[in-house]
Amino acid sequence: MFYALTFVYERFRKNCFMEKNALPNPTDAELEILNVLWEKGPATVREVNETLNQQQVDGREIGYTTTLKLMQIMTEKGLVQRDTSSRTHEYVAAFPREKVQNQLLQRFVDSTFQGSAMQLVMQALGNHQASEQELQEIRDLIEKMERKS
Amino acid sequence: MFYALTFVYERFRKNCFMEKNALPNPTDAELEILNVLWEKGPATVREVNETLNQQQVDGREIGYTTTLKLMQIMTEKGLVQRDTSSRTHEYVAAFPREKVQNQLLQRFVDSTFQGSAMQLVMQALGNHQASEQELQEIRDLIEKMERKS
DNA sequence: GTTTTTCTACGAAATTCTTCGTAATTATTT
DNA sequence: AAATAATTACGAAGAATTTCGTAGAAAAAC
Repeated sequence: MFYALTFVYERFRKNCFMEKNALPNPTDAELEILNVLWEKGPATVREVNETLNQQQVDGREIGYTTTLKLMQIMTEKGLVQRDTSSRTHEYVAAFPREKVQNQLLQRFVDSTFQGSAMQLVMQALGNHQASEQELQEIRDLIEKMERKS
Repeated sequence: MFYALTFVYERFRKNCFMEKNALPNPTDAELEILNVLWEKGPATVREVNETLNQQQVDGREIGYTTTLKLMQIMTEKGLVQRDTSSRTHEYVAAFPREKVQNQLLQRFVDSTFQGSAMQLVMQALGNHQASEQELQEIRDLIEKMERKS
């Protein structure tokens, strides 16, 4: 009895830790949906699903209800918010892209670069091309950091 | 009949794609073990397990056979190699740390920064402290990149 | 030499994440 | 208004990952 409710509550609790602005880590599939929402702004499940299927490199089709279910879970977790006033719900990302990127970045740096963001920066620089404009932006940033310390 | 062998082979095949130097993506738990092996050099299951448990922040103890099983799977995948000449096996990472880091970095950039390594670099720089020495290293790297392009 | 400890192998449970099928409801088309 | 299509809710299957328990062999301690 009440199993369903227990599970739903569990999903909420585990991802909020009772904090106000806590942002639960999105899974890979959830992040893909967030990327669509950040790019396109408010969107329906149908729109998100179709975008995902266009992006799909392998022929592999993602079922409509798969996307629906994920977005329902994301609503529970607080990753997205939705407008349910009409039958077809509209979804938006609940957090700014940069905030989520930074949280994932932190986790990645910890797991893969022993917490050293600078080591990550150097490897990323060493293994990728950069345009003149990007290099200039980075130089500016470094100069700003110099002055700070 | 032969189920076990089939599974084992499957694990091998899926992670090698029949290529010579293909490096399978380690999972999170596997990466933690690789980190220990990179830090300490050749080590036994017991040593790895104890190191992991020391690092453990929550009290949560990782069972010995859990680590053992993971390292056996990693052997099948080709992530580690082991010396089985004595009863207590010695394990080493099969790939250099940088190579694995770069592969994971590429995946992370794709999933979280739309493939833009430079955007990742700028966010990482913007949100972390850096020592004077690190800043100098980055400046050198950028200069080197300038000359290349 | 017997008991206890340590080690590997391995199946399988537990957990987390992803995918889908079905039912019920509302909207649209004919 | 009847039939068709679209939408949500939701349980549950499927897949990937992590964890552990048990068995059997080897080594160490007694």
